This record gives sequence, structure tokens and C-alpha cells, in this order.
Amino acid sequence: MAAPIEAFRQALAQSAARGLELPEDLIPEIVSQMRTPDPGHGDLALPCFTLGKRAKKNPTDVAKQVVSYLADDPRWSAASAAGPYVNVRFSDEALKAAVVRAAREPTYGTNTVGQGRTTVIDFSAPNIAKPLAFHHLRSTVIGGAIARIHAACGYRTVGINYLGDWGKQFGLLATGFKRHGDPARRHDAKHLVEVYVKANQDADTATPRAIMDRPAEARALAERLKEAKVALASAATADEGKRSAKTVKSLESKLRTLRGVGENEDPTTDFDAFLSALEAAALAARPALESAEAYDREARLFLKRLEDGDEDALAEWREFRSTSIAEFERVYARMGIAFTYWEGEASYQSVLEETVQKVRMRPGTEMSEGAEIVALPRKPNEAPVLLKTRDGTTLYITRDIATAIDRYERFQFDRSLYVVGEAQSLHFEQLFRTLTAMGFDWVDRCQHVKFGRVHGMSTRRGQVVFLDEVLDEAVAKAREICEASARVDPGVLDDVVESIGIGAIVFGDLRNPRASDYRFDWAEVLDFSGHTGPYVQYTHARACSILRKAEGAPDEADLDRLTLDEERALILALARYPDAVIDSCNACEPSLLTRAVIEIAGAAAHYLTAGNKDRNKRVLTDDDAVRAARLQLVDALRQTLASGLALLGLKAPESM
RNA sequence: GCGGGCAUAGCUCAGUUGGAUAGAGCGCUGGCCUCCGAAGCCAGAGGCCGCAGGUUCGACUCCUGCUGCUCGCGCCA
Repeated sequence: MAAPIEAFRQALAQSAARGLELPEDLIPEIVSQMRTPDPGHGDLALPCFTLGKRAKKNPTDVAKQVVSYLADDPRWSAASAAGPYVNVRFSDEALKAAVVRAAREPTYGTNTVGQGRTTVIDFSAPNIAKPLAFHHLRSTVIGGAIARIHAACGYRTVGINYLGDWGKQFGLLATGFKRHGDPARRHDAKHLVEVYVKANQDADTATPRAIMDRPAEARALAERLKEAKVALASAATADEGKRSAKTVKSLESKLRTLRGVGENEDPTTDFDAFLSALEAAALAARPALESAEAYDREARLFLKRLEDGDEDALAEWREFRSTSIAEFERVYARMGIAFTYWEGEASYQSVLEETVQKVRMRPGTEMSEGAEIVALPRKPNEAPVLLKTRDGTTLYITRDIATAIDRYERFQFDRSLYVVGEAQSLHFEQLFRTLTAMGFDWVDRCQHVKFGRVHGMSTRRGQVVFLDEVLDEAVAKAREICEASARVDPGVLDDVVESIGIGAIVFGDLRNPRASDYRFDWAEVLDFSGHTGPYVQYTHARACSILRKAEGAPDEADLDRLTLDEERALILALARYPDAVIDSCNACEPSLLTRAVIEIAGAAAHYLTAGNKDRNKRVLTDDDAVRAARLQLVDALRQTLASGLALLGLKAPESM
């Protein structure tokens, strides 16, 4: 299915190139120059600055010339030069012919650019023993959308959920269960999470250790503070003084942050009292550290048993693992997420040693502070790539090297995408660099599809927020509104409110460029007005409602009867949809599609509301021929919104 | 300390890879339900695009410096 706008672009570029006697291979460049102008100017604009350079002519003259080449092409209903810009307007006939019929097909927006090619997408990736939490939302939702979009573009799409199903956290859960677990609730995933949280606290060595380090840290800071104060007193210039003052201030604030609970001494006024308070706390923390270390050892021991193939330990591991997975699947189902494969660290345990060997062969390894690192050139201050700890255990980069190689061997991918937060940029940089150094030429097909953070989600008393509960809250809000409007058949109400509530969350996450951070605000999330998921769903439901009244769109209609400005704007928005699918696929950027869908819904809302004021603009008007054409357009709208929402991971209820 | 990211309307954010008069949602002001769905539509007010330079036909966009916020930085993933 050729994308309508792209066809117009190609035609314009071709006319320009031919007319100016420029080589055909400049066409992609010309196309890339094109812009969607302010609607007052036209439907498509071509700035002629670089084109002028190519033809060695004045851009204003070039624009005039290009316009003259478009004169007898029925594709354009208007073409004009505005200074160095060419503005064209698509002829209504060409536009309608290219869009309305096509958009009524469920295949509208699909294409074949990925035909015969494979994309592997690694996304979501929760840890067994931990809950599917709010912070998994982005990877899950973005990854799911990217996977569906690739499939729509004809790629063979392999979605992999790479579980954190191995490692110390598992030992913590298993050993913690003996102390805190309720045997009757062994298969209750929520209970396992509670146990895990407690076990994690039991074995927390970092906190007591930090408390014990504080006195030394405080002394060092105090020393630096003293120096900074001297520097401040003897500062020769105003600039120097400003810098020193800043240093003093920052050191003082660092000192204050060392202050724990119950220590009210101000380090800047009475340092000795402060220090002795810290020392007392450090002393008191020793037993806590010892017990935490004991629990930690116990957990590591369990992991050792697992690695040695101890059958009892493995049986327990399998049991906990499947309990967790069942819970994950329940939540994924709510969000319409599916994976081709569920894999995990555990399945790569056996190849890790072999992987380390490969790295040792090429590019080689070095020992550093007892750990084995990859021999790679490094930027100053850059952390090395640790292959093995000083205890000889491997780290996650080792596993990622192994999985990357394995995935290439299994799927011969053309793209391998890792939908992981931006915070792990360094890790992926190093992973790809290591793979390159190992001699794999397919590394450039791998991409870290990074996304920004979500700020401001209250972590209720420091605990993680269950994704499930976030969804529930939005669904509850949707129920409230739906019950008030009483428009939905009670038999499907549960499904409908589920679609709307979850849709609001998913759509909200996909609305902005994935790399941007965003602020999570409950008031905003639960407000379904404005350009939200429910807004698009609502528009879809309106279209469905009209089609219901008319008992469907007729098979035949004369599209020339679509003459309203509102109709043209809607058709134009529909026309841009297939390009949005391709663009969002190429850039792995679902927000491009989200925006296109919002544009369509906006144009549709405008059109459908115009009928309130002016009866002649109603879809269900008296003139049969007009009514037939309009019904086809509304059907195209309905279909396109449904397809777009589906690609983004939203359901499209027929009433709400 | 080193490295990355961000700074645009009161708030939350877009800005099509350097193009025309910088947009949207929320909030605010005013209008529209004898109903093709008001979860909607229309109109309006609201901007030193953080600051200072530079690059060129042209800069919110690219470069340099500064300020502020944020994230990451060896044996966790």
C-alpha cells in the first residue's frame, strides 16, 4: 500500500528535478527538503534554497520555474511560488481517490518496507522475585508499540522478554522465604514480593556500611572545608572568591547530608559533637552489618547451590519462577502485550564461560584490581568493561554479549533493538564496542532504543509502585465517568472501562518522544479531557455511533460529494497516517504515530461537531449521495483510528 | 572530579534533523447540548525560546563559554 503523501512528494520532486534538468538521484534530497506548511499556504511546501544551489540559480527564480513545471499535472489543484518557496495544494480528486477507499481497509497503514527482514526487540525485562512495577511501564509500552509497528511494516518481528531470573536476588527470595514466608502462599506472587522486600532489608549491607564510613568521610570533608575557607579568606580576585564561596557552600551541604536521624548537631558549628554522634552511630551499626552479611552469605550460598545444579534448589527456583511469570502474564494481558519468547539469564549460564573465552581470544582481557576486564581503549576516567568480578563470577555485560551473539545466530536479524532506559547508555555503548572489537560486523544493526525517566511518581513509603495498581486507579476513574454517562451496555462495561483506563496510561506514555523525561501527575493522568487516549477512543466511538445509526457505510459512493473544508482536512489527516507508521518504525519512535492519530481525531472531532451548528454538514444528511460519501469517510476514520490505536496498544471500544 | 541530558506560554510538554507569522494540552476569560456522543467544539488572553558570543541567505534548532536542574560513572542489573 503506497503512502499517499509520499506519492505526492515523489511526484513533486520528480517534476522539479526533470524541469531543472537535475539528475534523478537528487530526488531523495529534494524530498527531504519538503515541509508541511501552514495550512494557509498549501498542503506541501518545497523551500528552494538548496535546490537553487544545485541548479546554480536564484532560489526565487527556481521556485517560479518549478511552479511552471507543475502547470498541467492534474495532481495539483494549485501551485504557487511565494518567494523562494513552492507551495502546492493536492487536487481534491487525487487526494480522495488515494485515501478514502484505501483507509477503509484494515490494511491501511501497513506496508512492505520490512519485507524479508527481521527485527528482534528486547523489552520489558522484569526481574523474577520482584513485582512488575511502575518503572517497567515505559520499556513495556514502548517496546510493545515498536514491535507492533515493525510487524505492520512487514518485518518478521521477534519480541523477547529477557527475565532477570538468576543471581543473588533469587537466593535472597529462597532463603528469605524460610524466615518470612507463609508456606500456604507459595504461589502467590504478591506474597513473594513481600518476602523479597523483607529479605532484601535483612541482607542490606550497604546501609550499615555507609553509616560506619561516615566518620572518616566527615573528617575528610572537614579537612577540605578548612582548606576551602582559607582559600576564600585569601582570594585575590572577586571571581576566585566566588568560586571558593561556592566550594565552601557545597562542602557544608555535603557534611550536613551525613547527618543521620537523631543527630541534630550542626557540623558547621560544632564539628566535634557532630563527629562523636557519627562515631556512636557507626559503632551501633556494626551488629547490623554483621547480621546483614550473614544473610547475604546465605543467599549467595543458595545461588552457589543453583549453579552447582542442586536439584532441590533448582526445583524451588522453577517454582518461584513460574509463579512470577504467571503474575507478569496477567498484567501484560491487560496491556495487550505479547512476547514471541520468554527467556532469561538462567538459560545463558552454560555459555558464559565460553563467551569469556571468546573475549579472551579477541580482543583480549586484562586483570585490574583483581577483576578481569576487556582490553579496550578507554576514554579518560571511563569505567572499564568488567567481564568477571574478583570472585570470578560473571556480570551482566557478559550475559549481554552472549545473548547478542546467540540472537544473531538464531535470527540473522536486520535490527536488534534494546528498549532500555537512558540511564544505561554507557552499558550499551560498551557492549557494542566490545562486540565490535570481537569482530562482529552486525553490531551496527544493534541499537539501544533509550527512553527518558518518569519523574514524580510517589513511591508510597519508599516501596515500589505496582504497575497493576496504577492501572487499577485509572480504570476506576474510567468506570466513574462511564457510569455517569450511562451510555455503555452493562454487559461490556468492565471491558470498556478497562480499555479506557489503561488506554489513558499507555497513550500518555507514548505521547512524547521516548527520549524525553516526563512528569507523572495523577491529576493529569486521571483527567481524560484534552488530547489523551480516551479522547481518541471517544472520537472512534462517535464514528461507530454514526455508522450504527446508518447501519454501516454503503459499498458505493461518489466521493466528489465530499466538498466541505472539514472533510478535506480530515482526509488530509488520514492521508498522513501511513507515512507516520513508516517514520515511527524507522526512528523507533511511537510518538510520531501518536501525534498522527491525535491529528486525525482532532480533525474528526472538528468535522463531526460542525454538524451541530449546521445541519447541512451532518453525516446523516437528507441527500442520499452526500450521505453515502460521508459515511464512507466516517468509516475510513473509524478504521484508521482503530488501526492506529491498536498499533499503540489501545483498544477501541465502539461505545463509551 | 569526569561524562551525558535538559532549560520554549502560569503548569506539563511539542517544534518534522537549519526554513515562512514558535505550537498543543491543562489552567484562565467568553460562547455552543429541542441531542448524527459536551470525555466534545469555537473564540480570546498569555512568549527576551535560560544568559552571552559565534557560524550563514536564514538559528528554538549547529558551535563555544556561562548559569541552573538532572542522570550516569569497577566487581548490582
